[in-house]
Amino acid sequence: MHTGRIDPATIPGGIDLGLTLESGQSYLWTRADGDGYAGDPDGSQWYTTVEWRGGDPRVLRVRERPAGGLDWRANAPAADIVRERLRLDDDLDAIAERAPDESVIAAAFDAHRGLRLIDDPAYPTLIAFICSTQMRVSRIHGMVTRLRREIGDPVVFDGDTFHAFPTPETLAAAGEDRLRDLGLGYRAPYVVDTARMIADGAAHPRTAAGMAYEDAREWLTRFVGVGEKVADCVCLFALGFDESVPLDTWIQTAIAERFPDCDRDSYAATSRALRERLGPDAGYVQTYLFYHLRTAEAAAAD
DNA sequence: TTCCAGGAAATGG
DNA sequence: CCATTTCATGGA
Repeated sequence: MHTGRIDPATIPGGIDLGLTLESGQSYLWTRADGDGYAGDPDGSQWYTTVEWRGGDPRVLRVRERPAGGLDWRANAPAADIVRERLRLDDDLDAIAERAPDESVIAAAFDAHRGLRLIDDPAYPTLIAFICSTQMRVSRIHGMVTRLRREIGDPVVFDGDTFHAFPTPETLAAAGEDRLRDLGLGYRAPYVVDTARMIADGAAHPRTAAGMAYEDAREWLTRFVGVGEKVADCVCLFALGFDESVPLDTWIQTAIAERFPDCDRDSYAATSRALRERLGPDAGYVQTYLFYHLRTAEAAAAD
């Protein structure tokens, strides 16, 4: 067993763990102490599984300390993994300072202190966002959690049984009917076909990490069920393209109502215009905007 | 009941 | 090439 504590002084701008893990970027973490997804985060801890040197997956739990900072616990030395996946080196105050001087953007940063971008692994992120189309955040998390629990390999940790994200081979072998039974709907054949591409070695999403941003987004659309928007989510949340600005329904509405000058005749052109408008941390700004606009309180207060 | 959700693929022009 | 239609499904 490995444990560690991360001092708040080493997390510039701090972290709100519940906000970061339940804001709709990541679907690979689960609250360990309850069935609810968006419940009371006080004292909560989250777990995920991580690949470990080609062997069995390992389990990682992270908890936010009341005094700030994080505690983690894992069956692998995970200090670097925690820092990288939660992007603890990002300076949130500097990012907020560099953001455009727009009231809605300032309000978003001010209202959601400690919200960080995450850096998840490419393959599970790809599958999760194939599942995300025409779905609410809480239901996407439910679908991904169900995939893990029903067909993911069990991993015993600290006396409890967890489940790793199912491998490409397992998802491909599960078949369309099984995935429909698990609630994926019309996305089931997309997931099967994409998983098969990866299992067969035809392509792997992490290959896109070495490309120029717009080339990476285009390349990712070769996977079944992946259009430009889903590809952008993989770019932003798993491949380190901080300039990516996924144009979902909420951001499209924001463009129409607040940034009409960024509206173009194609996804690529609109994305490019909004990216330039949102500045060097466009992806971070987008993540704050998305969460801010999506919350009912924001809609009522604005 | 109807509408909607971090859209994409298939089809029609 | 661009515009329209179809595709599941639970919650409000």
